[in-house]
Amino acid sequence: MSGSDEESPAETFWAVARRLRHQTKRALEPWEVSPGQARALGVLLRHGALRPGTLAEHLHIAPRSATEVVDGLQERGLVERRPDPGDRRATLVAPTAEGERVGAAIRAARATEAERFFGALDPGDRAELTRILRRLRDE
Amino acid sequence: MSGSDEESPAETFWAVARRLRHQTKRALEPWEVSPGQARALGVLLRHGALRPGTLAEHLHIAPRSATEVVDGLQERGLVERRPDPGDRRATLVAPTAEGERVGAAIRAARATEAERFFGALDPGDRAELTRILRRLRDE
DNA sequence: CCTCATGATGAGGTAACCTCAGCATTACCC
DNA sequence: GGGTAATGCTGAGGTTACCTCATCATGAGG
Repeated sequence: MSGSDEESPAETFWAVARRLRHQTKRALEPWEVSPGQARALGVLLRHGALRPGTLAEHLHIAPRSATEVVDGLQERGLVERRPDPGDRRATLVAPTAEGERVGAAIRAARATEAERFFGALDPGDRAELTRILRRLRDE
Repeated sequence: MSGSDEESPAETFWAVARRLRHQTKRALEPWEVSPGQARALGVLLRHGALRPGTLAEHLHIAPRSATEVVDGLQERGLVERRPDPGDRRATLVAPTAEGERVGAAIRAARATEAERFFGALDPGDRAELTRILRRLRDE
């Protein structure tokens, strides 16, 4: 039983998404961070300290939801909140040393997993895929 | 502000997924069915009446969750439950006439939307994409 | 027939989002 | 420079789409 309900290109796309999502989740398990938290940590590592609201923009979620993601990361000691020196209403969220360490490890693990996942393709197909996906994204 | 946090092919993939998901959701709005319900209805149209448990397998969700999806569809009058003649423990879930009608309309709308979405690609790229995605899916 | 497996579902939980209201602070305008 | 509006964060509470576990009816095998 089970198997391959397929019809449109979209169906195939979603089947791949499913596989990729599960693999990513598994890759994250050693650190006990959710995919959303990992994404947020990645943004913080790339941009440095950010306000929750700005972080929300980067993650395409509501500002209130960023508060929750930050709560989770803070509980695990991966980020800290400190007052924004330029605006006393605001808070800056910055990775801790541990956050930097874990974030880097996660980035490496994700790269490895993505390599494994997309490694099923020969380099030509892989470049094709990236090119075509970029076009769909930027359409 | 805002914009394009990109790094790996996976990131690009997810950005496309995001766009496609939103578009699909919008395409479904006229019928007030959730994406999950639409998927279930599609399976039922393709396979005919199924037990909730079997439906769950097709959708890759827990059997208990299929019950809920069926509840939702039944409330909207799109499917009905009837006893399985071969096993009195079991229930068969079948599309109603309305379900058939709506399911067909949804399928058509999705095809149109997918056409619009993937139509940004020329036919060659499109075939390439399908071929490569199939490979990733079946890996 | 007695035990164990199976099918559906009630009860209750979780994760990741959301909106809305409230509080503090800042910015604007006359 | 004082009143009003906008901004930034977060508490409260809701939604959605899943999940597990327990229960109850039925079925199947010894």
